[in-house]
Amino acid sequence: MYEQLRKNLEEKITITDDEFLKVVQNIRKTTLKRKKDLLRKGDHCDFIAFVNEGCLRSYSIDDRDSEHVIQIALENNWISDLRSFITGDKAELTIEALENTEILVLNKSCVDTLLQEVPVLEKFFRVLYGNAYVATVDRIQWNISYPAAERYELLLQNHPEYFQRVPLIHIASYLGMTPENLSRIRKNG
Amino acid sequence: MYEQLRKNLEEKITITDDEFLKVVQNIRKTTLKRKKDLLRKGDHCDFIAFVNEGCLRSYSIDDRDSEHVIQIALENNWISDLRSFITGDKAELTIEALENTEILVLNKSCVDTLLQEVPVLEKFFRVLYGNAYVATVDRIQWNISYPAAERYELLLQNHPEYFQRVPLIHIASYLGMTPENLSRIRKNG
DNA sequence: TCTGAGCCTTGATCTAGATCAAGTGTTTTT
DNA sequence: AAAAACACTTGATCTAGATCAAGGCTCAGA
Repeated sequence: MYEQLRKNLEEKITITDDEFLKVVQNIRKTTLKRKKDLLRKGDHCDFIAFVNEGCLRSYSIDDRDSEHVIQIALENNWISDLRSFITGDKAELTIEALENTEILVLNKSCVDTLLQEVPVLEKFFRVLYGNAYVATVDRIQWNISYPAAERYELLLQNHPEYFQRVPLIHIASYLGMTPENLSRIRKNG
Repeated sequence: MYEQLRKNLEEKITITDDEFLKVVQNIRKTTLKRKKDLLRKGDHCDFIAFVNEGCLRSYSIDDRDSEHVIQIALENNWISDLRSFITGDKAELTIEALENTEILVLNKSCVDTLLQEVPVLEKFFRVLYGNAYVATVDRIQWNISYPAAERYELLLQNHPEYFQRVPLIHIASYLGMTPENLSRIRKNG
């Protein structure tokens, strides 16, 4: 049940059984049906969620009502509107399940408690934030540095699993292009 | 001399005279002539720098040798290749002075020492990282959500001071467009 | 005080990718 | 099992912004 979470934590920190138990006690397991929202734009995002099984996407909606996929999260990944979680501002993002999904939800208030009880989690969060920052910078870099076809190739190499599970329409959005363009790139490439 | 730094710290944390003295003891003041580099792509970025006076830009260089301005830092701001600083990887960015500039440099090893001696700085760094993350996410958001002319208007509102001090060629790059396009937008707007 | 490099503008042309439109196949829902 | 909604493709057209080219201005350095 919680082995996957433990493995995920242990990729970043060393944690004892006792400490892990405290984490588990502060976590809430939830399931979400396909197409249901975990978070809606305008809510306050007071959690981060670990994907046990299934798949979600987060996306923003611009002035012209068009969606932009920000993150795709398969199992063993964390998803949140980290901006809202950090600043306490209203969420800019909506998070939607793309499959029937099981997640472990860690609330902000629980995080605060946990940081007192299990100080080693400070490092975990620092690393989590650091990774989020680096991922975001990388994305800016390759968005400005590569044309559409190369961005597609890079994603195909780094995340072939997306193409098995996620509709191309969302992958296109994640890559910052229209579905039509992605379709043509795939045909020609 | 160090009042500006102290003010900057106190925007985020509360710090005693003693603690601030320790910070100052771990800092190195440096000056940089216009057009000189503070960091070059390929170096390891083992510092963050506070701008006392002057102006710098950080930029990346892509496969086609074209530059992309990532950050513009006037006085009272921090600049670094935070990615390299966090991960220890080689710097992707080059940091160049746009004017004769005075900076206060905080080395990674000094940061480690300081975090032991002045624990309240943990919060300062968490906030610094958090802000960097949020700024980066914002930039992705408005790059994908707004056309060139609106991005220009937003920057003009939020940072009119850039237009007084920074060549338009660099502002255009920061906005993700060519100088020609920026010139035309300014003419028509 | 001169000079050359860098900065800014304007015009002409080109192109990657968007948009619009339609048709087909495939899941989901009823 | 039928209907509806969704996903994907292909073609035709359009456009924001890039690229190429050239001229004038300004300001730092000799």
